[in-house]
Amino acid sequence: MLSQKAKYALQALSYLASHYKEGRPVLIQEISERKRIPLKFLQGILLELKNEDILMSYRGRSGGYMLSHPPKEITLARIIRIIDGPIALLSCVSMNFYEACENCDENTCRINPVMAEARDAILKVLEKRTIKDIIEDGTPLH
Amino acid sequence: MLSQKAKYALQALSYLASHYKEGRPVLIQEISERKRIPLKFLQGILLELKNEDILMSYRGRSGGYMLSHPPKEITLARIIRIIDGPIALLSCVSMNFYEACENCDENTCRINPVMAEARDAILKVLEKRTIKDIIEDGTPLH
DNA sequence: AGTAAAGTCTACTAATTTTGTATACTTAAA
DNA sequence: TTTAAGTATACAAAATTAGTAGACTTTACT
Repeated sequence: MLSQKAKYALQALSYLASHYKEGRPVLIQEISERKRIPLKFLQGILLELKNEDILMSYRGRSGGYMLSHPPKEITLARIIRIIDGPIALLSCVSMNFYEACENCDENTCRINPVMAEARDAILKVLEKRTIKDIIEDGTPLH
Repeated sequence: MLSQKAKYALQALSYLASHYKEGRPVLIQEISERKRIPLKFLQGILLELKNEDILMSYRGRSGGYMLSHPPKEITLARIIRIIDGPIALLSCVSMNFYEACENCDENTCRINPVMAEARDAILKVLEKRTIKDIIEDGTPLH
């Protein structure tokens, strides 16, 4: 399961994407109210996404956040990795957060290849689907 | 990611499956040593699997654990659900542990259908793959 | 019958992660 | 120069995960 934080991130991005074409920043406060995400918590999430170049921010009065790339260029896999880390079920089959198992020989382990298969299956979806696919409201899927 | 507990469970089942044909129970202690799983922790895990009819136990001297069904009849999805709960990324798309999101209208939410797609992809693997597929050693895949 | 070796049950505890909050600081438009 | 925005650092509470302790029950073997 995704963490609450990742869920908030997706909800916030869904909202930001729906305002992407307006070309002006959206207040954290506004997102917080509309999506009912605790303000201070959301601040941290958006900052993290900014540091990973998903969002850009404007400081000072009339500041706020915007997507720093078109929605269709940001995959869900990327977001989930930033917020929650590995997508794979075991770190020994993670593409981006690989860690060897202790007490397990990867050459003979039979769990490993099955989990790699599961990872491929889920990545096929999460690397195809983008923020564009989760824009809120009645926007078409593609 | 799966919990450590779920990983232990799969490793223990992998070992138990490799002894399935012998038709006699395997000691918790033996699994604990071979797979380097803390004994007391493993006891709890195996008990849980027994209560869900994955394993059967014999008490008393020369007791131990055995699979209560042929390895090919136990899916990985079933094991993971017993130990870790939902497989889906969000509970609002979980088949077995459904919970509605707060603050989100499922009829208009655009995150939901994408997560359902991801769930279907991973379940396709985890409901097809069984304990037989993870039997340790050089046993053939099918 | 007694003992030793196995699983079972209940109740903890320690560590880690998650989900936040508080407060002071920086920036920039009005 | 004030005010409304994001930024940074440091906490703190709650929940979950990982693991332990110890008494109890069951059963084979002597």
